[in-house]
Amino acid sequence: MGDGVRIQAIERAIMIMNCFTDEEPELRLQEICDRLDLNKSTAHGILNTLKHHGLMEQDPETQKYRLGLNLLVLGGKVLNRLDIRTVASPIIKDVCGKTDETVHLGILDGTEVVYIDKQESSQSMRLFTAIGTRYPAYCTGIGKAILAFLPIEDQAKRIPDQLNRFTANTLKDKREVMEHLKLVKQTGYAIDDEENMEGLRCVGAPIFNHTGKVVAAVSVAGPSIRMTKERLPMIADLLCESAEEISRRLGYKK
Amino acid sequence: MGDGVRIQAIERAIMIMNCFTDEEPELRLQEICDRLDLNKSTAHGILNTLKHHGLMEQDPETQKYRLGLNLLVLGGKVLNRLDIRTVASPIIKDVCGKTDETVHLGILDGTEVVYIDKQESSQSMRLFTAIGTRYPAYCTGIGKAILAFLPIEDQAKRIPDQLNRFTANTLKDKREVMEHLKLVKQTGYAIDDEENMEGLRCVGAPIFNHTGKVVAAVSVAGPSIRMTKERLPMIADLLCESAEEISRRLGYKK
DNA sequence: AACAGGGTTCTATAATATAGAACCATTTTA
DNA sequence: TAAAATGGTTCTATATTATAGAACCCTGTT
Repeated sequence: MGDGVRIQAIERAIMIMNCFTDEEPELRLQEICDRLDLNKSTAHGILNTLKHHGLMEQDPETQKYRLGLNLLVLGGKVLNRLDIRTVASPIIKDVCGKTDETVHLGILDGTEVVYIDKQESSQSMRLFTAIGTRYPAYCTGIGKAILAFLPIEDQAKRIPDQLNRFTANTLKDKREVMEHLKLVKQTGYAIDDEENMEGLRCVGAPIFNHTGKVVAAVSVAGPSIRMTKERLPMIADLLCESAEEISRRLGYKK
Repeated sequence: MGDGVRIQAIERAIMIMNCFTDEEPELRLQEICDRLDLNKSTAHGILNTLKHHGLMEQDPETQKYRLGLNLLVLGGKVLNRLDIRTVASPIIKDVCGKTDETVHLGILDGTEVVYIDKQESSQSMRLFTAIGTRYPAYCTGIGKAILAFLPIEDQAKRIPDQLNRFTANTLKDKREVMEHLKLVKQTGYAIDDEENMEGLRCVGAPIFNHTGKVVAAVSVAGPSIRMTKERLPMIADLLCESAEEISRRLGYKK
């Protein structure tokens, strides 16, 4: 299996675009032909094609060519695919559609998790949150999913020494949390079993970037009467697949 | 004279790249073929070519395609060509080489002009400035070159009601300055005839952006003994040409 | 006026992009 | 489990088109 077929005309277009630099943002047809040893007529056709699609511009006065603004548009799309929110948004919608529960995307800020995106359940009884809403990381599924995959030194810093007990289920102290996070790391996802709020259950799964670091998590949250112990595994599976897909798109490689 | 020749293969490559959006940053070969009504084999060759040059990436696990990082590089080149400092830098060097006087690039900030780039004369007696140096706009060639091309309402705001007299040549009051700016606008460049500093003369010429607004100016400054009345016209001509070239590269159209 | 430089248009054909088919791998379906 | 479907990759003959050479047009210089 060699390098595969390459279309000469397209390669030539790319090589022409690569002739332009910060030092030489504008070039003449003849200059391009000299550099690439291209026939003038051939190069002209290529430049005209690029020009037609906004990937090249030609100054009407000087007739010099320069790279076109549509390259900014294409470059911006590359940038946006690297932005986690953009990457996760369609996936969050998909998970919400399949579970009909509220799906969040969250990141860690200090000892708290912050929701940076969400897709809400269509059911009347559901968790009310706003983007920007914060909760302590240690008692939420989404927060724990991030904490579990942090380096140990970082973990300790992100869990307060004194925990607030929000419910009877809230984990008791820092030591218990850190033991629990070991389990989460093994399972690959975290469950908030009414630890943050009575009557609410949540599953959270971690998202990794291209360097292998955990950078966010995605979660499904809903009333305990709907988020039953029987239903949780299915949701957890779906969520893990979805988190993996987001991670993959961020350049994560196992 | 129609639209000129367009190379089909290259058009197809561009159309493939344009299939990718923020909502759908990744696509399958089959999806691309369906959208563009392309033969699978043809599209494969095109994608492989783009891939080889970094304009496309393919995820080894899922085999989905996505836009490649080299589009960021090309987009960055477009951005940089729109950045005034980058654009002006080689031209400033060129002017300095031809005049062997200190050349500045300056922008307006409030009522002051700020130097944002420079190229210094090689002669031992020369104007000492640093990037970031500020002077009142109304008594410098570079400042006046900008003021003169501002809308009238803006002009008034950029000239203090009370002027400092730096030298015997400093213009006397706001009214005199605004009259003088009318002349500058007609001439197309401004001269500081020892108004800011005794023994120093300076010529300034305006730079316009793609919207037609004056955004900066470029200047040649030197000791009066070298910047003689006889020499000024030559310097002014060179400077105006250079300012026009910078403007043109910023997308300015007369 | 002639020439040079530089972009644009035109056209015949050499070259190659293309499409169809086969192949390979993985996933889905019965 | 086997067969079918899906989806990417490779191969090849040829239809199509990208290509190169030449002519044309415009501007600037000698």
